[in-house]
Amino acid sequence: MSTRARRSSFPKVVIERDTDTDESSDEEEEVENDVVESDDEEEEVEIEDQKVEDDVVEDKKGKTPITISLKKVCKVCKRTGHQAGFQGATYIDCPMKPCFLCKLPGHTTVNCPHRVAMEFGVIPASRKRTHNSLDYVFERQLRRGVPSIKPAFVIPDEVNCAVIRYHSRRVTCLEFHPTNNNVLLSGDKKGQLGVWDFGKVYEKTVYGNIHTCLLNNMKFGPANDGTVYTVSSDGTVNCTDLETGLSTSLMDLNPNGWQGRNSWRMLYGMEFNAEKGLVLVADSFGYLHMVDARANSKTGDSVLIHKKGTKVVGLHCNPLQPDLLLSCGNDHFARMWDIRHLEAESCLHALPHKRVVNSAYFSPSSGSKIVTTSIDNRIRVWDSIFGNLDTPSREIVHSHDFNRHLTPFRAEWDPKDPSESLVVIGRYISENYNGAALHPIDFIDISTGQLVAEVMDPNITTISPVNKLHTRDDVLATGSSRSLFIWRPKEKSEAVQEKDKSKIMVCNTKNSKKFGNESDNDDDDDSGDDFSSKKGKGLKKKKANIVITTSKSSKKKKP
DNA sequence: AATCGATGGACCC
DNA sequence: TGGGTCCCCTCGAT
Repeated sequence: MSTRARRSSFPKVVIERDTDTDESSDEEEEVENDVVESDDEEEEVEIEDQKVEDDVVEDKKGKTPITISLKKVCKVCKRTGHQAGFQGATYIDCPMKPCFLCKLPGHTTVNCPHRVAMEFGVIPASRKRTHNSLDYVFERQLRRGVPSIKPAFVIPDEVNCAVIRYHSRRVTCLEFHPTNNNVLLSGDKKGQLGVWDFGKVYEKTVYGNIHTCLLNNMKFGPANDGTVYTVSSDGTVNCTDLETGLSTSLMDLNPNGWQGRNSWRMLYGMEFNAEKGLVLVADSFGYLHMVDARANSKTGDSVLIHKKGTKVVGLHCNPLQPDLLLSCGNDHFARMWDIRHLEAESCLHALPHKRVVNSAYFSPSSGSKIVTTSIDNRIRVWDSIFGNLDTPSREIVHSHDFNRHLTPFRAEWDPKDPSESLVVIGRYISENYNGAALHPIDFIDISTGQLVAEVMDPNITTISPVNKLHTRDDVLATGSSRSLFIWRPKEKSEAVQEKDKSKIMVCNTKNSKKFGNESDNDDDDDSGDDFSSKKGKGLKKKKANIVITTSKSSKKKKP
């Protein structure tokens, strides 16, 4: 049967429109012998009437017309009467779903109490009931180190320099160089490793031959700051020389290559135990592996540290007692271990969460607190000294939902904060800032649950899930999509810029029309044009050291 | 400016 | 325990 013959056996199709549609109703009310596509954006067609059977050979007039409803349908719940999505730079939630921020039903993010004050409804810190003598000693030691007046937080709130579209895929992790203050390393979804000297802005390299897919984590070894250890979803642990880009493989969990997705092992969590010279790595099946950094080989047996078959995404050693290991993963737990007595089921503490745990970190100086980020949109604080590890001492509602296309969000400590209370994390949901939908980076005081600062830049329209604070300087590094940003506190930033004005560099790319050409004319202020703001326009101009690259030109492979 | 696709986890049975 | 299905603020390419 030809298409034409078949079509002619179709009954009349009636289009039923929403009342608020602008179109005059008469022109499209009835359409003969054809199914009409909706020409209105965001409309979905649903056939309301009876189904049509293909093989009915029919006489022309006897059929009831098919009614196609073009009523506007919510893209979230598929019901009519409301619509979810962006209206300009403001996102309108679907009222039928639980709040996208706190996950409770009955309201949306617009009037969620946590949107206004994040500390609303946080669980107050529970006091420890049981005390042994060791606790008192530890507490006395710690109390002395805790300053009585909390120093003011210094917030790097202004973009100082950036490399736009530096990586060819989204950024997955960041690490500052341990001794060279101005060097930032970045890993991406493709497995490439970026080395960027943001002090010189244009000094950048991307090594593309280290891993074949997601570079999930990296760490510097304490012995040599010229080499970095990386783990990847390709199942290998590599050690790379930053000067040459030459890398050696320390471990390969898939020596026989691809045998199907059920057997392919991926590496996510990694940590360096300096005392023992061990690289600790964790895979996607729940196992921990150890690599001797001196012998460059695997050591000991693999230990099941999380539910079998689930990803272990994070590992962290206690800063004061490096034998104390913290792990977290997809089995909804963060777990504490003593690596001297490591075997399955030997976990010292299991910290329960409602959903997957993206990260778990000991506090940077005393190691007595733990901050975890879980995809139930809560940051949890656990206190091993002043509270129990059975329940979190605080839960902070914060938007950092899971999205398969985003690198998982992780709350990261400020290593310079002596009070161990400042944490940085990117925000998923956007706010309408002067007509632009921006996703800020939040600084949270975990001792109060309060939002200390939200930093954003009209040029960064993408979500910034990867953030790292510098160990010595007041510098924040952000990985947002494929770009990197360096933030400094406002005053400082200006001073640096005056000095470094000549270092502003804009490369010619497909987008070059937007940026103009490179100019060494000082008063030609082309340095801060917006890059590609989709949801925002009319933004104020800013000054920054910015390098625009394309993915092709950024690849610099060395054998 | 619309559309597409890559692709992780939850939840269902 | 495993396969199928669904999915809410992505992002960049066409």
